Amino acid sequence: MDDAKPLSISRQSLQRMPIYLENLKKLRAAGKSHVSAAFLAGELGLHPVQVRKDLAAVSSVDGNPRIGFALAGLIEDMEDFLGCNNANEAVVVGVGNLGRALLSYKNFAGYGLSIIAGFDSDPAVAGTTVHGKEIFSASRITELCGRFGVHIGIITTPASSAQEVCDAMLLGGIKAIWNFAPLHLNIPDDIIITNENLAASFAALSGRLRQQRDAPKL
Amino acid sequence: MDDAKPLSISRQSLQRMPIYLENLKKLRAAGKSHVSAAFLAGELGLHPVQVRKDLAAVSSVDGNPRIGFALAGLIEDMEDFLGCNNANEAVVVGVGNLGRALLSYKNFAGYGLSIIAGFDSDPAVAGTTVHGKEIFSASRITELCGRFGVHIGIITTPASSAQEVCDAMLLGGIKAIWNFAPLHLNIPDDIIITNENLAASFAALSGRLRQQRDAPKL
DNA sequence: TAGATTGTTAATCGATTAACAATC
DNA sequence: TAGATTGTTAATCGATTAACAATC
Repeated sequence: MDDAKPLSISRQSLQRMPIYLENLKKLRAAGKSHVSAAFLAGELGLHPVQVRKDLAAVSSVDGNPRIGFALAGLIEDMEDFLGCNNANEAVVVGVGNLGRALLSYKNFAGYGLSIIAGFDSDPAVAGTTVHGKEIFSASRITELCGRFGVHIGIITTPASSAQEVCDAMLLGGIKAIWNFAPLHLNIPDDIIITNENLAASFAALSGRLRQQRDAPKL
Repeated sequence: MDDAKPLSISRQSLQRMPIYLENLKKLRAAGKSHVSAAFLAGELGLHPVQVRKDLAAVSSVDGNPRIGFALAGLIEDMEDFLGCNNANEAVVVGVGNLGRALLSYKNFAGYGLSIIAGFDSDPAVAGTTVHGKEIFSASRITELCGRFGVHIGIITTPASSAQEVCDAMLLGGIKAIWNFAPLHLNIPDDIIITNENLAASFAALSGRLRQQRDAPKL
């Protein structure tokens, strides 16, 4: 009766978890054995109570008044929580600069994440390898997603072909999509999606800068 | 007295603006002259009232009951709002795959955004050009940011050098940072920052997938 | 006119923060 | 013990959604 965890965790919390994990590992590497929520909060510029709540949501043991959380256990719990030991695999469609960047990105491994293959419609690209991973023809998306048994698909194609790619992925059994193409994809309700519109992020940042500059004062 | 706009707009709204803009342009290209908030909402999977509020926040004229908003005016207002005509310039430090991807990204232009130069500490990279843009030695960040008069800096270096790069940028007059390095940067309060942790996003997506799968049912 | 669509005011929802008693 | 740190309950805050009167 003491493993009763909240059934679901807020999206924002989830987003923060990998960041905690990274920091926890860094502390462990520095030889620490315990960490307090307050310390972590200071390190990351977050609110202490927020950190405490987040940690409590994943930790299998209670924190220790006076000394905080045992690092080792906390790291293990968080890795379990994030499924770091589950070898979460994905494929990426669209092997342009961005697709290449993702295929070569080293930080994924630390979370048990890996992109196992790529697809591209350009016959000059299909058949090559990037960072040791094979690139297949885009016509084989459905077939190979099914065969590989992957459930996460990454879309880094131009907007014009993204919906088509997405449909092919879904047919192949993809359940979660990380979409970098700047458009709204039509998908069934039970498919999970994260949209990563780089131009929109950039524009929003520049908009905030303007807003601050134009503000009378603070 | 009819240009009284809310002084500030929510971060989330701001994030949506570029998406509206993109869609509005598409509608214009399709020959439409007016659009209703309800239609846009349907198109983008958002709540109609939310869209209405967002549009009202930037539109200089009221929407028209019965027919909606005039596309032309709305596009113009939104471009003004986002500063699309202001040629917002940025530099990127770290010309690896990701830096290259951003330097070559075509969608920025539509929002008046451009990355005008890159920096890299690798002497083999400094001195080259990417997508027609010069890459300079990382030792010249402070000097050239100042000389170019740019206010937005993009960090795509490894985490280990990101803080150093950030400091150099701030000295060079950078006011807003788009950070892709997976770490928490220490910056003064008046500097605007957007953190774009790719591994964290990926991990969070995979976490949501797990959570859905593990859920008893819905 | 009738009906679609608007803008606005109030209610809801969800996440963050504050307050505080409990504990090593 | 005293004090740092915890977990929990209540207050705040901000964004989204609902309700509805106003308008072309």
